[in-house]
Parts: sequence; C-alpha cells; structure tokens
Amino acid sequence: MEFKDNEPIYVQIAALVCEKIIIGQWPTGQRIPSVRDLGVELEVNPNTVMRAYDFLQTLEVLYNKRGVGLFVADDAVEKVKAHRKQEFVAQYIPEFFKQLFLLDIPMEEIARQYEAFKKEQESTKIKT
Amino acid sequence: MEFKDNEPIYVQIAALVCEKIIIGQWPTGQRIPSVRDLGVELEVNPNTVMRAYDFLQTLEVLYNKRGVGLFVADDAVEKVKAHRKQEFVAQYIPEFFKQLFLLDIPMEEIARQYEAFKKEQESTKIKT
Amino acid sequence: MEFKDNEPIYVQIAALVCEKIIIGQWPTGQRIPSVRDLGVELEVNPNTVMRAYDFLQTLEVLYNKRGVGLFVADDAVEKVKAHRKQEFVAQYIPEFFKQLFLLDIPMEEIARQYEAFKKEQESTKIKT
Amino acid sequence: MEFKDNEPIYVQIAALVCEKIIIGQWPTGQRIPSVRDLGVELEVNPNTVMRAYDFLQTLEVLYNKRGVGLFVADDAVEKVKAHRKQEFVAQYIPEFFKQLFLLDIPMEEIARQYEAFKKEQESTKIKT
DNA sequence: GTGGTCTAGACCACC
DNA sequence: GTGGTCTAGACCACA
Repeated sequence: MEFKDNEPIYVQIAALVCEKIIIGQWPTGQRIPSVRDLGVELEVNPNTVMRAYDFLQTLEVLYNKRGVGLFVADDAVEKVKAHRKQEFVAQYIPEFFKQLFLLDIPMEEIARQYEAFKKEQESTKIKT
Repeated sequence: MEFKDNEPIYVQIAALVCEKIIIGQWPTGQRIPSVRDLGVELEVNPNTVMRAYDFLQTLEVLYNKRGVGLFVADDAVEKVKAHRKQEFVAQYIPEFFKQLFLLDIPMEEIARQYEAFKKEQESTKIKT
Repeated sequence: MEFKDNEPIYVQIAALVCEKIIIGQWPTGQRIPSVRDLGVELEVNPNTVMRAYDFLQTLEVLYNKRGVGLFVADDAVEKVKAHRKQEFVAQYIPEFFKQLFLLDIPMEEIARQYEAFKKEQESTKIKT
Repeated sequence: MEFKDNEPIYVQIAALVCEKIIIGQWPTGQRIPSVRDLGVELEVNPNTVMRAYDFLQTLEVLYNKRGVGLFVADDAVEKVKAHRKQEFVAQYIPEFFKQLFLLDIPMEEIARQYEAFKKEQESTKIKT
C-alpha cells in the first residue's frame, strides 16, 4: 500500500483501521490482524503497525487479550465516530469555511460536487 | 501569535501573508515588513519568517529589490487565489467529502453553519 | 472473572489461590480443583492455571500426589503469609511511602479510610 | 542509572521526570534535557527517552516548541499530582488495604514506619 | 502464536 | 541543534 508522505504512516494506518471499523469490515468484538500480518500486508515494519494499534488502544477503540491478540472494543464504532467528528468540527470546518470565504467559492458549488461524490461512492460500494 | 502545531510555522506564516494580500491589507507593489520586524511581531525566529518569504518568492507572489526589501507582486492577488484554490480543490475537498460521508453529516447542516460563519465574518470586518 | 492487565494473569490467579487458603476456604490437606475446572470457572486457558499452580508448588504451598491431584500443604497458611508479608514489606511499603510523601497525603487520612474498609469487609464476610 | 526490570524503562523514566517536576528540580516553563542528552545520562537509547517524553506530552505535562525542545507545562505540577493521586487511590490503596487486612498488620505499625521514613527523607533532603 | 520493549542507526523537517 | 518517524532485528513474557 502507498501512503501520503505529509502525514506519518502510523497515523494513516490508524485512520485506515478506524474506517474498517466504521464500515463494519472489522466487526465489534472480533480479533484484528496481528502487527506482523498487517505489517506484511501494508509493507511496513511491524513496529509501525504497533504504533497505530497503540494509539487506538489509548483511545479504547481496541483492547488487548494478552497472548491472544487485539480486539475491537464493543463501543468502538461510536468512539471512533465521536473522535473523528470532534476533530472534524474543531479543525476541518473552521479552515474549510475560511478558505471558502477568502476564495469566494459559493456553497452551492460544493453541494453540487458532494452529490456527485456520494453517487460515485455508492456505485463503487455495490461493486465491492 | 500562537500557531497550530500540526503544520509548520513557516507555512502558517506564508498563509497569513497570503491572507493579508487577498484582503488588501498589504497592497500590490508595496513593501512588506522585514523578516526581523515580522519575527518580533509574531514572536518567532527571523529565519522562520525568512522561510515563509522565500516560499512566496518561489511562487512569485513576492519579489525582491536588492538592498531595498521585499514587495508584493502586481498580480499577487490572482496568483495567491489561484494557488490556494488549486490546493483546496485537489487536497482539501476530497478529504472533506470523505469525512462527511463516513460520519453521515448532512450537507445542509454544513451550509447552515456557513451562513452563520459568513455573517460573523462580515460583522467583525466592520469593526476592523 | 476479570483480571487487571498490569499484572500477569497467572500471578493474579496465584494470589487468588493464596487468599482462598488464608481465609480457610481451601483448608490445608485438601485437594484443590483441577486446572481444567478452575480454568473453566475463571474463563482462562488451563495452561495459565497450571502456571499459577506450578508457581505455588515451587513455594511449597501446594504439593502434588501423582495421579491424584494437587493438595494444600500442611503449613500452607504460614508459608503464604510469610511470603506475602516479605513481599509487602520489601516492595510495596517503600513505594507506598514515597507516593504518600510526594503527594502530601496525611497518614491520618489513610488510617481513617482503612477503618471504613475494615468495617465493610466484615459486613460482607457475614453475608458470605 | 539502574532500572527495575518488572516495569518498562520508559515508564520509570516518565515517573522520574514527574518527580523532578513535583520537587521543582525542573521548574515550570523551563526546557528539559534533550532526548539525546538524557539518553546518555541514563544510559538508554534516545528512543526510549522519547517514549517517556511522548507519554508526558499526551498528558499535557510537557509541550513541544518545535525545533527548540520540550518544556514543562505551566500547570504541570498540578496535572502530575492529580494524575498520580488518581492512580494511587484507584490502584494502590485498595491493594494496600487488602494486604493489610489479610496479613493482620496493624495500622499503627505502618504509621510508625512512615514517621521514620519521613525523617529519613528530610535528612537526606538537607544533604542535597 | 501474540503484543510489547529496547536498541542501533538512519533520515527528516523544523528552528 | 531539536523532536519525530521508520526500519531491522533482537529479546521477552504471556497464553
């Protein structure tokens, strides 16, 4: 897998995991891939995967059954959503509005583009 | 001034300068503060300001009269807007849409909040 | 049963067994549950129980009658108490005092809380 | 420096830093040793020091001036004390009481030992 | 097998 | 100079 280089890899992995949890690909209560396995799959060092898992453990999205593996917490989906939403509202939105305002981009255009984006998403979802 | 810590300070300073140019606070053709002065004002190392200015010179938003100082280019406003818009559309928007989609936030809510934001901006503009 | 995750499970099981011996729930000379039975009861791997039993055998708190099972040693209570007390004084107390000192917690408060704790213990003991 | 081997080194380093902050050896607002320097002093890898510093940054006890170094937060002392006290009450105290109760150790003995401990502490303090 | 800790060494952006 | 990221590889306790 290819990563953006303006953000640490482990952060991107954490985000990836969160998405898998949100969309239900890694269900609640289930064991997730070991750091070694995911490391091989993503072509990164197991330590890097661990750092991502570590972060999600402090968020209590994952928990550890020792000697067994890491598992998705029961309320992981809500926690992830809450965390992401908070970040979104606190950081993304203000910056977004500022840019829109300074660049004189009408909200209608954004809304139109978003409709197109949503359609695209749903069509790709069906394929998967 | 306090800076966000998820972005290099010099980038934030460059953005600040761009905004001053867009809103006309630093008009085209006019000399801008020295790195030392702005460094003192923002409480950062002059080198950091220098780096921001350098960056804007490569974008040809600022130009250098040797021994005199840095000046705002004639077509600075258009250049800045073009650059920012390109960045905004290419990087910001896709990520923004993705979050909106994953978190099930309706576009209508965003639009509503933006109206409030615009009103606030205009009222503070008058004060300044 | 749920275990603390800052200590190996087998150590916690060993401690649990010791307590049962101290309070007389598992009297001296008596056979104790098999690793399988206790494993089922505590919802852990039998191997983990085995490890706890092994540890207590090296302490000579338990002894093995081959083909029959594990039994509580005759002087188990004294041995356990001696062992625990030694550990308590050597490791726990110094750390405890250090914390108390750094955090400016008066000994009187601790003593008061302990009285409350004792009362609670005795009242629950009656119920059981 | 020598570390206990029943606890990760980085945790012990974090605790060490906290103590230095509490007793005022590393005052509020002041820069602390670089990861490299402290690594040399404690004879551990800089990465290990960093992990300790990292942890204290998430607790907002330390903060980062980028390219400059790490600094002790303004309210570091209170934060550290609050954090330690909470841990102390939630984990240490219950275990402490339980042991005292099971081992029939009178509170008076503990209190007496603590007095001795305090005197020793204060006499060593004078030397330093 | 699992996660976790630690080291050594490299590279980076930032100030 | 600073912190931060990443890798490779070793070792460990735990289950």
